[in-house]
Amino acid sequence: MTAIKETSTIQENKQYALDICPVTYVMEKIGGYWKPIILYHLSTSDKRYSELKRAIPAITEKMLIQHLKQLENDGLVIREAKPVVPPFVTYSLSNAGNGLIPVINAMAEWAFKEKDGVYGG
Amino acid sequence: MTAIKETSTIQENKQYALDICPVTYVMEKIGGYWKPIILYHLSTSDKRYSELKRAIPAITEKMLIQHLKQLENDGLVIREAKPVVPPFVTYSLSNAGNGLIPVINAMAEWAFKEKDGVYGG
DNA sequence: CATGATACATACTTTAGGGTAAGTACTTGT
DNA sequence: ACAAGTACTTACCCTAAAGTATGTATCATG
Repeated sequence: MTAIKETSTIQENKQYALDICPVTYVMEKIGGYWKPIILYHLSTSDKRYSELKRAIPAITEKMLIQHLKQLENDGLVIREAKPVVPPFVTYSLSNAGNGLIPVINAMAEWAFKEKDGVYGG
Repeated sequence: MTAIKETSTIQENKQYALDICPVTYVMEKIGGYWKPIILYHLSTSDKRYSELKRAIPAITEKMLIQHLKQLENDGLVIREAKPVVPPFVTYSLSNAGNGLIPVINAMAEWAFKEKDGVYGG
């Protein structure tokens, strides 16, 4: 069932791919360039918005806030704002977000091995 | 050192980010939508070009071959062509590619848990 | 009264990734 | 002679993602 449409774009096939490939399911949530990087920085410790900004200098504010919102909507990070001024907003990993730490760690481990030429550099 | 340029794009900051964040390093190689999916299918068994095509119906031939080439250039997959006709080309994971299996598996595991509501669905 | 710090929002433009469609070369089958 | 299967290649187009550049609100400080 779940036939493929003739006019097939990534968007339209997402539902299909989701059923058949778990990795695709993950890519829907943390795919793209910045999200895993943000999650990595949150995995070491909760961080304020400005701390994340400083931790990832290459990211623009638009990208940062945009992805934080998406991660929040997807239930991976939790946003907590203290009603003070100047604002004090903290981002942390949710339960589901913590579940991704093994993925992030596996990535980091691979990166270090690759750099060290373990795989034949 | 390694100061950030004023005109900062992802491209220009890749070198910088690579030094500071291992996850970024991984994303350079397997970032994007299709690559992890391709690696996932190759992790279960070596496959011919046409087998991959059938395994990932949503992907176009252009994307498939393009990402396979990049993965080959990045030393993650190995292409073996038998000089017969019709062509017989097999793709398999390299040493470094096999090193990514824990990442892929961690992703798959998370996806199943998330679907099962383990994290509070 | 202007500046800085906080955490955003929003309009506009550019670019890169992805999609469509067609073609190539060689052989087997009808 | 023509279609089908193999593994691609190439040219063109379109859209979604990313970048640029502003603006907002509030208070503290000089």
